[in-house]
Amino acid sequence: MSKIAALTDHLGYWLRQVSNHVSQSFARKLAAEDVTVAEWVLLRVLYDEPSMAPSRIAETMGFTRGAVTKLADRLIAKDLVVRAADPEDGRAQTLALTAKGRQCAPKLAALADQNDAECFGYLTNHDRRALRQILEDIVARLALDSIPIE
Amino acid sequence: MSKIAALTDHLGYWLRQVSNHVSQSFARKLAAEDVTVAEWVLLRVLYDEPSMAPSRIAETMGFTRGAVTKLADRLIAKDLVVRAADPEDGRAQTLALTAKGRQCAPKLAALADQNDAECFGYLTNHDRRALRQILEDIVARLALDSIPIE
DNA sequence: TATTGTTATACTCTATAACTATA
DNA sequence: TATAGTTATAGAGTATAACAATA
Repeated sequence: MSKIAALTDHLGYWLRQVSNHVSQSFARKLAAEDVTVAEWVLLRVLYDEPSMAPSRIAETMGFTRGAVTKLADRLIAKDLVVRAADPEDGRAQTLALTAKGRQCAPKLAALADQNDAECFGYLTNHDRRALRQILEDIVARLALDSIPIE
Repeated sequence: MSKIAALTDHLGYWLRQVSNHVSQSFARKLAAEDVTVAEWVLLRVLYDEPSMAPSRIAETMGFTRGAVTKLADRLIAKDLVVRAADPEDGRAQTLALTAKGRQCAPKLAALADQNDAECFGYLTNHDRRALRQILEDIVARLALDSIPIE
């Protein structure tokens, strides 16, 4: 006879609590600009490229191609993104920011800055660096795990 | 003219990456037992109490009452939870684990242990403790923020 | 045959609000 | 009037698979 683990015994639990709060706080800020968190990610990815294929975006963002299509449809409806045919490959499409999308990005980035400051600003520099380093290490490890064994 | 923040400049981004991966990994394990992450949380909360009112559960889990009702409906359909009327207050209901629910909980707790070990086991003890301490501090701070100013 | 992208479907989670019954 | 809980609705995110067009 033994006691079973409590919810609070798992790092995953604490991570979920904090991450959900931070993301929801960010989502509320973005909602004022009529943008969701996933839409912001796609806009930010496109901000660094003149144009990008949906399949490459899906790979970069860790989304499925279907999800990128749906996301792009919404952003196109808001005139933040344009879809164009690839002249070299009849199957391929490319996505790019519109002028409005490019103009909108800095405002959204400022909201992301503000949200991070509100959620983590009171931490010491030491704790912020430690948290970031551990999280980056975990992500790097995940990337390794997803590489097929040679 | 200035560059705007990258996705990777925000702690919220790294937190979301890791938390989503950990939760999805856990969800896949729970799916083998036909349980979702939110259902596990409710089951685990009920495991420590003979019975509990939906409103108290909602408060404890940070869910709305409507969400608890829907979650409870699913768990009742799976014969893991029972709903009963409160004899003292005609408006009130109580939720409790069934024998099957109580029997199921340790297996689910073991999956939670396993998932945490897989996701964080390779970290040093120092890093695991540091991560947990920082996350708990942030949650404590959130709890403070949600208390109305006197 | 394989690949690119879209479309369709479905389910979880989350949030809001209307509603019923009781206090 | 206020409270407890349910019900209805909706949108976001995620996943899978079927599909059309092209390679």
